[in-house]
Amino acid sequence: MGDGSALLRGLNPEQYAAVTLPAEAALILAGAGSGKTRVLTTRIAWLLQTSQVSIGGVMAVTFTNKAAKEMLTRLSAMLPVNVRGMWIGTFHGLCNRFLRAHWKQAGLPQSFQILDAGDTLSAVKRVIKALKLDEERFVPKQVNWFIAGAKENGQRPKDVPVHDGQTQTMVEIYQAYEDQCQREGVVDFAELMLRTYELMRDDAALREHYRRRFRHILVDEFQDTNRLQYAWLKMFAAPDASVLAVGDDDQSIYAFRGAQVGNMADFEREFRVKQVIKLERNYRSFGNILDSANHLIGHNSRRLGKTLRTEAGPGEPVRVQENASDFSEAQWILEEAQQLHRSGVARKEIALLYRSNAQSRVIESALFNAGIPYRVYGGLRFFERAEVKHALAYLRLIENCNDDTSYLRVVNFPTRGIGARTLEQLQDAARQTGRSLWQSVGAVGGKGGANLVAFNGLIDGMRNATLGLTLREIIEHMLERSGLIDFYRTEKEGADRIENLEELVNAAEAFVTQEGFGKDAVALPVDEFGPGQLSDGAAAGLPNAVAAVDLTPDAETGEIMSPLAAFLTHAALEAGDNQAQAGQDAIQLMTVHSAKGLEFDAVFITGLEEGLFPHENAMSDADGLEEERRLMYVAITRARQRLYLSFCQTRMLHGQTRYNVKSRFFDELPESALKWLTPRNQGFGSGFAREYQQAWERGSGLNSVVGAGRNNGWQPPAPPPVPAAMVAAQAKASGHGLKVGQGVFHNKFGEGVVITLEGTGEDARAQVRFGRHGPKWLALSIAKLTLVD
DNA sequence: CTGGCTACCGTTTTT
DNA sequence: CGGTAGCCAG
Repeated sequence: MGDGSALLRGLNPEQYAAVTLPAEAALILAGAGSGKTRVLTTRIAWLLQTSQVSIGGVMAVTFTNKAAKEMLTRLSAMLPVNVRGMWIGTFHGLCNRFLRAHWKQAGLPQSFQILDAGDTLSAVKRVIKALKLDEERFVPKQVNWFIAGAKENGQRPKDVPVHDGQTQTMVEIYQAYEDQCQREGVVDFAELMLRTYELMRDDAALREHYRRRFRHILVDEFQDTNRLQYAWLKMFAAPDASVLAVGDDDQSIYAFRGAQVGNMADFEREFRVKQVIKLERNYRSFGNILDSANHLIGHNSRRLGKTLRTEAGPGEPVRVQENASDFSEAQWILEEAQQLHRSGVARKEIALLYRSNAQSRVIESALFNAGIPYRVYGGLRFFERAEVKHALAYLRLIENCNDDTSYLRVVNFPTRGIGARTLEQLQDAARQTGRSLWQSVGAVGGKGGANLVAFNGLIDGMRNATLGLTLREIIEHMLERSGLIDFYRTEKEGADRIENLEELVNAAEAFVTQEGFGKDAVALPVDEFGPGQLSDGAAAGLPNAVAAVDLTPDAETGEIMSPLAAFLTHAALEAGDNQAQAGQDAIQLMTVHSAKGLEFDAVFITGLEEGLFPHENAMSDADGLEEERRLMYVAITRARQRLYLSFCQTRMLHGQTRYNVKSRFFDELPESALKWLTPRNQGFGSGFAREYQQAWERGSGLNSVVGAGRNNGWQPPAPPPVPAAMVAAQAKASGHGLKVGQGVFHNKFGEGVVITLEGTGEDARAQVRFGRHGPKWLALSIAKLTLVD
C-alpha cells in the first residue's frame, strides 16, 4: 500500500520513533502539548498504510467521546479509511460494542439499556427502599460509590470481604441491586466494563479470538486507567501483544475516582516494555510558562521524570496578581480580559480556570453585569435535562417495558391519577413476585389499578403505532401521545423545554444520518481478519463519517439493533454538550479538571489560595497534595502565550468571609519567570482590613482600594458590606492588639491570618489560618505571635 | 397533587 | 450564601 513516508513528514525524532515502533509493547510518556494525539493517529495510519495491520486488527481506546471523535476525524483526514469498521472508541463504548455482539454469552437481553449516573442513583435508592433500610445509615450516594468501587476492583457481591455488619448490609444491597438490574435488563457504566472483562476472562475461545484479532492496541491517557480497565486491557492483549500505552503521570488528576497511576509502572513491567519514549518537546507554550510548569512539578516525588522544553523562546512573563477580595479579583479579571480582547485576542481564546465550581459565581456575575459574553462548562448536559430524560424514559419503555426506572419516572408524568399509594402497592406486588412493575399492574385494584392498566395500554399503543416508522416519527408520535408536549405548552417555563424536546428530534435525526441508518445502510461484517485492505468507506457515501455508537451485529445472527435501541444507547453513552451558544465568541469558564486537554492563548488561574488550591480536603496526605500540584501543572500548561495567576486576601465561601493566605504553589514557581502586577506583601489581611474599613467609611467601596486606576468606565453595582466578622473584630480587639484579618507570624507555623478571636486577658485565644499547617487555635498568653503588616 | 417551607450541605467527574 | 431534597399543609 505504500511505505507511509508521507505520513511521517514533520515528526520530531521522538515522535517519529513512537510512530514507527516495532510491533511490541511500548510506553509513551507524552508531556502536555507534545503532539500526543498526532502520534496516536499517525501510528494507526502508518500501520495501516504499510499493511502491517488491517482495519479490523486495530483497537484504540480513549476515555472521552471527544477524544475518540478527534482520533477518528484526524485519521480519516489522513487516509481514505472506513473508520466505522475500526474499534476506536471509549472504554465504555467498546464494551457496549462487545456486549451487543455477545449479549447471549454475557447473560444480557439483546436490547439491554445503559443507566447513566442519575439512573444508577435512583436504581440504588429503589433497592434501599425495597430492602426497607434506613437511608440515613445507607446513604444512596455512598452505597452507589461502594458498588461502583467493588465493580472497579472486579468484585461481585460474593467477592467483597466483609468485616462488619455495615459492610454485610452493603453487600446485600449490592446483590439486590444486581438482581434488580438483571431483571430490568439494564447495566450501569461499571457493569459494561466488568461484564466484558468477565466474559473475556471466562471464555477462552472468545478471548483467543479477540487476542488474535487485535494485533495493535493503543491506549490514550493511560495514567487515568483504573484497576478494572487495566485488567480489561490484559484480557484483550496477549502478553506479547503490540500495546502502545500513551500517558503522562504528571497529568494524573483522577486518582480520586479510582485512577491508578501505578498502572503505568505495572504496564512497563508486566508487558516487558523495551522502549519508553518521552515526548518532551512542547509545541504549545512559551518558555516562561513551561519553566513555571517544570519547576512546580519538580516538587513532586514518585515521578517517572520528564521536562518540557520549547524552541519558542521565553515569551511573556507569568503575571501574578494579588486581590483584596474575590469580588475585586473578578473585576480585575474582567478588565484584563477586556484589554486582551481589545488588543486582538479572541474571547474564546481566553480561559478563566478555577479549582471548584463555586468560584465561578462571582466571576460570572461580574461578566454578566459588564455584558461580556462568556460560556461556563460543566452544567447540565443535554441528555440529562429533566424533560429530555422524561422523553427518553417513554422511548425506553417502548423498547423494553420491564425497565422499572423508566416506568417510575413517567408513569405519572404528566399526571394521570397514579399516586404514591398506588405505586407503593405496585412495587410491593412486583417485589413479592420478582416481576417488573409493568408485569404487576394486575395486582393493584381500584381506580389506581385501572389507571396503571391504562398507562400500560398507552405504551403498548405507542409501540404498535410506531412499528415501521422512522426514528424521527417514533419520537414525534411519543411526544404527542405521552402528553409531554401538551404538558409543557401550558407550563410557564415550558417554552425552553419544548425547544429541547424538538432538539431531541433533531439529535435523533442527526444520529440516524451519521450512523447510516438510511435505506442504504448495510450491517457491518462482524469481524475482519483479511489482510490490510483499506476500506471503501469514502466511496460508500460515508465521507469522514464519524461514528459515536456503532451498529455491531449479534455475533451469531448478525442482527443489529433497532434505530431506537441504538439511539437510546447513544444517549446514555454520550450525554451531549453541556452548554449551547457554542458558536459565539465567548470567554471560557471552567474548572481546572475540565480544562485538561484544552489550550488557550491566555489563561487565568484564579483563587490560588491555601485551602482552595491546593484544596483543604486534599491536603491530609502527601498523595492528595501531589495530585493538587499535578492539577496546577495541568492548569499552567493550558496557556499558549499569556498566563495569569491570581489570589485573594478574602473570599466569600459558604456565606462566610474567609481570610486566605496565598497558595504554597507560588513558592514553587521560578521567581525569574514571574512578574508581580501588585506590590508583594509580606503579610495579608490586616492592611487590607484597615483600608477596606476606611474606604467603606468614605463610601467609596472596595474597588477604590484595590482597583485604583484600572477602572475602564466600569461602575460597581453597590459597595459590598463590610464582612461581619471584621466588624465584630473591631469590638473584640483588646489587650493583645489582634484583630480578625490581622497577619501574624509564628515561629513554628509560619505566616498566618487571624480568623477568630475569643476570650480576654489570660484566656484570650485566637484561631489562626496558617499556610501549610491549616487553621490552629492558639492561647495568646503562650503563643508568640509577631504582627506582620 | 402542588407549592411552599425547612433542613442540610458545600472539591474535582467521564462514561 | 444559594441550591436542592424531602416533607407537610392546603
